[in-house]
Amino acid sequence: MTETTVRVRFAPSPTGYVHVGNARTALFNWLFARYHGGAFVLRIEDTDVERSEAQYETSLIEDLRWFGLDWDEGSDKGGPFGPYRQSERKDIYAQYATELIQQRRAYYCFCSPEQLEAERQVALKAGRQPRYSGRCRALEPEESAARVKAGEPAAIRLKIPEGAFSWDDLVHGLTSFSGDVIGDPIIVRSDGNPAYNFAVVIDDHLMGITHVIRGDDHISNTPRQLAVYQALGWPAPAFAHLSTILGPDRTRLSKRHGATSLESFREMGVLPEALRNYLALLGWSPADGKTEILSDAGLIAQFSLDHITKSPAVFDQEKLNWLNRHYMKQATMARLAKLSVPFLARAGYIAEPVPNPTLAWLERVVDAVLKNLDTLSQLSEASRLIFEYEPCSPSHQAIMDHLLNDNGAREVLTAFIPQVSEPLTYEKFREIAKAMQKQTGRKGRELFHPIRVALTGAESGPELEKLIPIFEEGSKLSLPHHVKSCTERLREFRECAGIG
RNA sequence: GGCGCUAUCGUCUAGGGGUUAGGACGUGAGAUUCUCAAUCUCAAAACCCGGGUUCGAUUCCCGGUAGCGCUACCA
Repeated sequence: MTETTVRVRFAPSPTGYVHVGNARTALFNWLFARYHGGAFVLRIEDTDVERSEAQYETSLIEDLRWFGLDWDEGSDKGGPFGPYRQSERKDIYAQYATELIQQRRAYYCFCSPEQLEAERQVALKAGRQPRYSGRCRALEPEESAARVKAGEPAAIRLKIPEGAFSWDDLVHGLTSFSGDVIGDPIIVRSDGNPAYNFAVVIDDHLMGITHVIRGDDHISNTPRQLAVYQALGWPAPAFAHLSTILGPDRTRLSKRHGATSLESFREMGVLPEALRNYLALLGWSPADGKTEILSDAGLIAQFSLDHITKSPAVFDQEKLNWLNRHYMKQATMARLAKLSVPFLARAGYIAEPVPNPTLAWLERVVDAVLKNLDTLSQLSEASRLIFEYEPCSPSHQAIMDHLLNDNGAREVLTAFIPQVSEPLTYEKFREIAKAMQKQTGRKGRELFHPIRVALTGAESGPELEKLIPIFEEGSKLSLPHHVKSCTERLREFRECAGIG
């Protein structure tokens, strides 16, 4: 059996926003290509002049790179089947359109958009199928040619033949449409730009695409494209249509559902590998039906179109968070510290550029608070008690009252505070704590809780073992928001608590 | 309206003519820890409805319902 090399493509239009649904489509194409050792092509579908902007292509590519995908051919790196930007392929489309006109498989249409829209409305109102009447189909080709030559604006329509269009969808199985529900579609607009259903077929064919993996909103377009393949005498590729991603309200996931673009997930501090893993699981499952944590290598090794679900899936931020927590724990602290910079800078805690000693200290900060984070965007909140300590402020009144009403706690602190001197190490702290235990007879929670409150101003937080060195080292750094050392903290505490 | 696609715990899913319908997120309980979290253990939680086919349907077929998509000189 000779198997032609698999070639797939991701073909976004550059709108400056990569929706997770598209990201998943790209991911599935990429996984499929890598599994088969085939090629993954990035093609830019920018035939809609009104919606496309060149700068969007740059950010699109950046987003895709951030997401962790790479491609073998594309608008940015070229390849043997270029150009990979539809706006640069107009001559090619025009050539095939002319060919179809000559073969009488397509014809010029002089109907104005206004006229067509009016007819559409009439049909809709009458409860009829709003499809093109085929009026210009009956025109004599010579007459049409003359009118075009005379400068009359004309679109080009494909003649849809009688019969049904069907294909064996790799996800949905046999799918078929009756030809008579499709009006003759426009393949070239009157402004000379190709229509999507025409350009996509020519590009896929010329670029040797073997498998078209795309969103299921294209299912209804497929018969039209099949008609183009037929008219051109080309074999159609295999099609695989992926289900839609929905929001919690079960409508198509869109911007009003919150974060839905790759950029927004990056800004949220979601790790790309977490998003990849999550999106792979949305509509696809591994052969054992159980594994959830999958590396890229694991994903590639197992990826198969056989295990794709047909039904739409609701995007679940909670599960993404779970995966993100997992991957943050896997990540090196050095990487996380670097990623954390913009979040802490935004809170005013640190300033960019960050000197190396600060970066090293940030690794400890991230390490301390990591277990409390879903995403990096929660970092500033989680590390607030490191950067902000104001025991005398009104916001701490309740905590202080609660603490000071406890005589045992007062006893611990009265003994503890004088013992602390600069610099405090965790080892020294343990020694003091041990002595406190002997002296007061308090241990465990009763001993550590008051100390925690005095030192951090909060009743809960990361382990003191991690916080103490962070306070001490942080106090020596020159940060825009000074980090108070343990002794500084206790001095302030004493002032408003009257203890020690 | 027409055409198409879809339907298993709240969510993502596995499975498939006879199963205690499996896993994961989330939720609840317990264990552990100086607290929160993390971690571990346990628990609750599902086959849309109605017909058929069959000894037997959650699984196959048909219908209904619901959701979504397409019905453009958008992609």
